Amino acid sequence: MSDEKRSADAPEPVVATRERIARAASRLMQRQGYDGTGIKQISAEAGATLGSVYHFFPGGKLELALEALNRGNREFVDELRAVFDEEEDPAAAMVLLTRRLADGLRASDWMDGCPITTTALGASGRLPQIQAAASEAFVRWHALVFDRLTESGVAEDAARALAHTVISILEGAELTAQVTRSSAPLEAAGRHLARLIDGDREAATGQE
Amino acid sequence: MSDEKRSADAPEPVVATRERIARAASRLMQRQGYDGTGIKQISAEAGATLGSVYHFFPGGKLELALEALNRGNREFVDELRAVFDEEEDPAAAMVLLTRRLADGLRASDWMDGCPITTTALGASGRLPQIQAAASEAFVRWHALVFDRLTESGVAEDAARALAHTVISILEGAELTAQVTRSSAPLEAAGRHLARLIDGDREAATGQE
DNA sequence: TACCAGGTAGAGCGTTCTTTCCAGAGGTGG
DNA sequence: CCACCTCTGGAAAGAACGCTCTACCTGGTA
Repeated sequence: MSDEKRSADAPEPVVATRERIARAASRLMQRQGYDGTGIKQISAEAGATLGSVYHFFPGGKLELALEALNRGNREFVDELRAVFDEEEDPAAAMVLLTRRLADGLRASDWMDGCPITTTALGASGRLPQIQAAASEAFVRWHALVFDRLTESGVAEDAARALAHTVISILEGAELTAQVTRSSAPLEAAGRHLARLIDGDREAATGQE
Repeated sequence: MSDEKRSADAPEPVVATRERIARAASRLMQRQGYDGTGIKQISAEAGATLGSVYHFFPGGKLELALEALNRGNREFVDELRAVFDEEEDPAAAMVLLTRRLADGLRASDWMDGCPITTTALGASGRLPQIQAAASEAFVRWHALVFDRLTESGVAEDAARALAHTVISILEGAELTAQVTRSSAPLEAAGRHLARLIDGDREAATGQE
């Protein structure tokens, strides 16, 4: 709503302060979780001062975390949509996606896993709003996968269950890959996911 | 190395202090992660004093966390072995296991997920010893599943990849179930896991 | 010139954190 | 009866935490 004011004569902050703070919060919480990330650390990483942080996020740490979760949510939605756009076959899309996740993980030296999981796991037991935001993200991803599966011919009941497994296996494989510092889990996940999807598509077309 | 001293005449502490501290650390870190769990909280939960904690765990919080991870590791190894003992068919064993995980999760009001993941995720980036211990656990579980799969007729190459996916899907489904507070991901995981395993067993016996 | 709102700057409050330290309780062997 | 050792109890140090607060800068408007 206020992004177009520094039009030409004051381009100093290449990216606005609020945006820098939100990005730093997202990255830091993705890596260290809610409790492991301090607000001073966020402000330092963002190149902003404490005053700026509380100016833009008066809700404090909780608001920062919710913003980080929303960003992580959108981030993965975009990634999911991208592979579905590039590969019409959902099985092939999953193979592509797992390869991209593996590349991203390795590129960050196994630091950047799922942008939701780390923040959600440690705090969702104590902070219901964080649990709610994380749950919302998973439900959203599930719906996205479910839609794509039914579009490609999987029966609704099968697609609902299969979409759960798609999300579970992606989450689990990324987690396992990150902790063991190996891309093998993600590679296996891609192949097995493709097999499951192809199986349910054949079953649906076969019984029509 | 010094565990057999209280042989018979000093059974006063129904459960020894060191054991109570270790259990409290495990449970708390499983739920809240490394940074979310304080040593004072552990000592209070264990009914021990700070002095006792540092007496038994002079390595401080890190040593407590490593002990918690080792316990979590053994815990899941036992659970895995139990279902493999009860169900000869590995596919059936996975269905049984996912049901048990779902029951345990619901019974704890979605608090007690994987005893490794929460502790590992937030801290493995900063504390290499935690990353190593968590990685060791995952590798151990993979080996256990791999052995059972090859025993039941799956070819080695397929078993290696499939064992990765077994661990990934179990981790991911438990995580997703915990965050969304629904056992649906675990139920779907059990069925799909069984399908994948049966597929690889048929493939192996078919090509012999 | 005067004013004002949006944003920046950081000192400092009260609390909590991990860790260290030492004084004692309780049982055991000489 | 004393020396000894394991374990308990808790005070306190030193640092870090989330958050509040006031002062200041800056660009636009009247």
